[in-house]
Amino acid sequence: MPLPIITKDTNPSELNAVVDKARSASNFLKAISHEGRLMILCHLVSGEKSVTELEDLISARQAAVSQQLSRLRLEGLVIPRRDGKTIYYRLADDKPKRVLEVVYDLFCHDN
Amino acid sequence: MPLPIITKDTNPSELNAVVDKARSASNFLKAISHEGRLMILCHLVSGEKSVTELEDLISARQAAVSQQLSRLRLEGLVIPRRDGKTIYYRLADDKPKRVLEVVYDLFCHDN
DNA sequence: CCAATATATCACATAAATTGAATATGTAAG
DNA sequence: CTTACATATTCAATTTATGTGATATATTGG
Repeated sequence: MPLPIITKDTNPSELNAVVDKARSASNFLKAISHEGRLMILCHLVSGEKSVTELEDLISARQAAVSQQLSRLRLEGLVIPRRDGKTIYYRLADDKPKRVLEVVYDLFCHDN
Repeated sequence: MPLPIITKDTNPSELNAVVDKARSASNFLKAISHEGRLMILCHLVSGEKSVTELEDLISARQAAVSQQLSRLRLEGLVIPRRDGKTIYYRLADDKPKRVLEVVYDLFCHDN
């Protein structure tokens, strides 16, 4: 059952902890709720991709993709790796994957 | 593994289907990524609540809570039930719950 | 060093989301 | 019908997010 139950006599520090967690979760969800960023993350589930590859995969311009990756990077969701001129991105941990699995199950199953 | 792999020779109708699903998922995630709405949904997991109860639970004003509920209602995430003067809201299905469970696990476990 | 390629950043314009105050609606009680 | 209470809606102001074009940085090859 998600999140502790909050009542009138939940003490302040406990309440702050809950609000902080809600804010973190909210930021994370905002980061992945953008259509382009969501697609990028989905593509990264199957392995790292270069920026150019992602541009093609989601049919968006270089600057847009770079900014979307920038946001995901700042949010700690992806990690860049340079190899020569190209930069490859991969998922930083399984947080996005865990959520994407559920979302995929809810929105993409059959039909 | 989330989402079908898209390549240069994915046919147009298949591609549209994927983009549509991504848009749905994106809208859903946007709806739940707002801090106030996230808290509301969390509280509804444990059962239906009146608007006034929610106002107290998340310490927000009447108009704000009502607007947040309105958004969730339009997005199909919650369902209102009138009983006299008060209106009780409950989760429309287990979509939000499914996602919240993962988010709770990722952001609220221990510490 | 110079040109070419890959990526990042910036500044701006626009669009979308959010808030707050005021007002409206629906319901029960008298 | 009138009042009080619970909730919803509206509108303007503000904030935040996003895409675009131009420009900057880093790397490789010649």
